[in-house]
Amino acid sequence: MTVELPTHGAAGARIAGEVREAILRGEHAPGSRIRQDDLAGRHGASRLPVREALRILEAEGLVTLVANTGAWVSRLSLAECEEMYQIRERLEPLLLRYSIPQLDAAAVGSLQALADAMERSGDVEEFLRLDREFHLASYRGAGTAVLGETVVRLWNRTHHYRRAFTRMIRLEGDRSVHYEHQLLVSAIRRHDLDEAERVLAGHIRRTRLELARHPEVFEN
Amino acid sequence: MTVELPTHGAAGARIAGEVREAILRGEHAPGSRIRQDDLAGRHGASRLPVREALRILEAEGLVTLVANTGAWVSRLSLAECEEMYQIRERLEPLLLRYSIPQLDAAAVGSLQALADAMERSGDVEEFLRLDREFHLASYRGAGTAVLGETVVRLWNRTHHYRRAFTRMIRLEGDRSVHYEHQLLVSAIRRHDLDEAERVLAGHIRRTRLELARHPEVFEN
DNA sequence: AACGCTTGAATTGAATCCAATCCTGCTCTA
DNA sequence: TAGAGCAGGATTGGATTCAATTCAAGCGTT
Repeated sequence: MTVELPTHGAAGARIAGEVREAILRGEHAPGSRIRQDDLAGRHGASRLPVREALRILEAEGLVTLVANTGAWVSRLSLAECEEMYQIRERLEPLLLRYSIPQLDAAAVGSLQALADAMERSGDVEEFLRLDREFHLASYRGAGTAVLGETVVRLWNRTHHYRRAFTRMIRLEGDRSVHYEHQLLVSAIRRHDLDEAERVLAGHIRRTRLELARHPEVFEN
Repeated sequence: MTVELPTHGAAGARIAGEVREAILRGEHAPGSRIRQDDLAGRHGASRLPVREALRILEAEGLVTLVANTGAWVSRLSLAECEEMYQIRERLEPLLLRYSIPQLDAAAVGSLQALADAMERSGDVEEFLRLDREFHLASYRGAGTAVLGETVVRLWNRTHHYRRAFTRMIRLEGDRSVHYEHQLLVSAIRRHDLDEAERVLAGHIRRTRLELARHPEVFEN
């Protein structure tokens, strides 16, 4: 029995997903131009589904469209980035609260492994990938469609800016991030909802305050 | 000197805006089908920009697309709706906190007028329009791009479900909604940020709890 | 030399056309 | 009579084509 892949379907959504992943992997710098023909060629389609994809990504805030002119990978101002961290500070603890009761021992184990791997990680690229994986994995128990989607989109929008940002803070040899991750895993393991929520809110808050101290990341 | 309207531009975004407004006015019931040809004819364009518009509205959660099949005005489950109210409960007080310091006496006056008009409003349709206008007006001072946009989208997604819902709770002659609105205006006038945040969170919270008591609104 | 204008190429926007898929109602059979 | 199977129409998906707009380089003028 073979599973037939649909030959004729929503290429727009597929392309949007592929471009989204490429942006998150850092293959397109913020502010760089996106050409419709380019994407069409790269993804084996005409410009029509590409334009649908760009509309999707625009609605998600990853791409900025200007009529008759073109598309760019979105930039963020410091103010916007701080806003997103403030939103995350209020939403992610709630999401974590939904998730924890559904996380079994195996899930907690892999969270622990991710936190440990992060401490040993050599470069910023690897650290960021693991950090994203760690936090999103901690939310995997939550069956909340809207809240989960909202948080993921916020993560997406801030992710490639953290690349420049984290490079900066890690130069200072700050270990508190790892300490907070360990506290978080511990609270999750004990199913201590209040403590987990508190630690996570503080974790995000401290990142936001760090951000405000490095405005040069957002200049160009 | 005349301002030239662009004859050739982003029709996709324009159509998305018009359809969004139509949905919010209640002209398309949740679950009703949307045909591309229909929209194209109604908005004087071909199906191409209509498809872009549908992608935008899908990303906003107002429309549900199924490949090769069609588009529908999104339905909400009770669980999703409760989620959105929980998100709003955490975000709108924050947004209000940003807004209040920028609201002058005239703005507070029009908020008072809206609250008073709501008390006198005859039908549910009018009440809902005023309620939306009241709350969004209270956020108008906030210069927060991301937070404001997020809240507006959540309002949009829940708005047409409140139609059915509010019809129900108003039959019970509940006056507490109006009382809370007056408390809110009062706190805003005094620039009492903490009190305003507290009242608004409670206001949204009570609406959510009412929701959970009327699951029949979401059956069909 | 600096500024503005013009012309052309590059790019995006939209309409039309054709292919693929889905849905509906009919027919045939058990 | 109920159900499966099978056309035919309706609808969506995508490629091609053409029009409109923008951008940049080159020219001329001051």
